[in-house]
Amino acid sequence: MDKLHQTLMRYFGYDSFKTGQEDIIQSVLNQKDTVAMLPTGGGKSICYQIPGYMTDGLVLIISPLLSLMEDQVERMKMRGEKRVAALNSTLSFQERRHIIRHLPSYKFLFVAPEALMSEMLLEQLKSMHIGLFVVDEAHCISEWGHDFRPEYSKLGEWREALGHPVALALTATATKQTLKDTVQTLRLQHPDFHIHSVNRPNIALVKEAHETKEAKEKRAIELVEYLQGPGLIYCPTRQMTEDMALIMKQKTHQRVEYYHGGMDAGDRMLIQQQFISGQLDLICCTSAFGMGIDKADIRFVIHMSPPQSIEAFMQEIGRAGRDGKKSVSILLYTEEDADIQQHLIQAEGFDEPEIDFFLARLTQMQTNDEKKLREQLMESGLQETRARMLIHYYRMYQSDEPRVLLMKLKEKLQDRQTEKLRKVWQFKERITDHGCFRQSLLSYFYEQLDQTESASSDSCCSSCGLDLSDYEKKDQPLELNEMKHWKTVLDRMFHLTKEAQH
DNA sequence: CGTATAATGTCTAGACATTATACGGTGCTCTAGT
Repeated sequence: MDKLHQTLMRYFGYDSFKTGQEDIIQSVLNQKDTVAMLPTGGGKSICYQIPGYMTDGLVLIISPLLSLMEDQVERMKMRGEKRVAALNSTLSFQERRHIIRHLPSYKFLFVAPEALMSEMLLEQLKSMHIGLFVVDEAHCISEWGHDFRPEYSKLGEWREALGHPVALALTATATKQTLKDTVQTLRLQHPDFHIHSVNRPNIALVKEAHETKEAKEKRAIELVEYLQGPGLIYCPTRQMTEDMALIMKQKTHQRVEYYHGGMDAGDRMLIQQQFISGQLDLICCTSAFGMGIDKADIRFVIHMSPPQSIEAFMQEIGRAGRDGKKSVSILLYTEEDADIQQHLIQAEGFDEPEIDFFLARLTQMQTNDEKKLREQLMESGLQETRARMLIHYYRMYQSDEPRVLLMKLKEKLQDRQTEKLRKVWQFKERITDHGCFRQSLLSYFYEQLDQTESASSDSCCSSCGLDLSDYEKKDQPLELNEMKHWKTVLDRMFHLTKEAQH
């Protein structure tokens, strides 16, 4: 047995790697910057943990969500790893200071990109040897980067400040453009790419056109009654998640809750846990639900309208069928759906007078302090996310002369909007197309459907002919459900669930 | 674009219709001090 497999066995108790893992680890061990795309549930965390054990230095993991970090830390601790911590705002000041002061005694450190703004942390990290710089869920770099979480676009700068440690970017869904963004933003040099298909043959793809919103709702109720659960319903707004959950509670016999970003953290955690442990059959949610949800047996995902991009859609349907069993994704849409998205995007853009106005505000201010700039703009009536985006580009071109600055700013904001609109349009195009839906989605990632590995036509997509009765609810006696629930609880207690770590 | 709330308008003065406006989704950060 080679050293790689010995490490795998010693720390994780597995005797073989999943597809792709070994090559990715090898690449990192060879000191190559690496970009890896593995399907959801493909075992991404092993790809940085094993190199961590086999090399010197701290493994710094940039993670987008607090819950994700905490989840990972907990799992690693349950496995027996003590030298791991997540540094974030859930800790008290003392706890944070303690971790920063004792950084050399840690092997794995999880942080959000925003945390690297802290001088104290950055200085301490600079004085250490960083063995590996990991960016988890790397598609966030381009998806959330400039306008939503601008710190994502500074990761490259920070990596350089830390002495250019080897980088590993991990994701499940990325287009060529996203990969390019990742390479650029992280300032990777001649990286190794390990790209695996985004296709999930066990998820059948259905799309249905309806005339009205009411018709979609009616259909959703039918589906929830008919289909084998558990399931998810993705809604475009927070309001709608609550409405749908109410309707479903009244009209179906399912245990239902809603979930969105506006709820407090405790409720969100509770519902997520109840769903994972099998005490809920259905969750009506916005796009806030999903990342880091490790539930293997989700059987269906219904979309009440198309999300803003094909990537987002793939991420969301990818939450179904992680156990490899037959699952189904159903997209309900009306003709107008894409138009709404389009208007939303246009509404968040800046028109010329707005740019002039806010730019004047920015240049008037004698400070370069990000916080103060943001406060000022928000006082002038700008939303936080828009203010941050504007400041980001403003600082990028600040050293140029005013006219050039204005020109570049306008150009950037325009590009950003055009790009978003293009994504909506590209999705719309594929929804109205009558060819194989699966092939059509894969073509967005420049993939060809491989006939040998693909699903047979009766479980491919609605365009290829699909029999929904394959996904019909199997009546299970209640006791069996209860037993299954308790088995899950016990397994979790003793950490026996395979999918937990692998 | 579509929906929810706020503001205005109406006619046996407090409820009710009409019109105007805002917003829609995703999340991190952090004080302070012996």
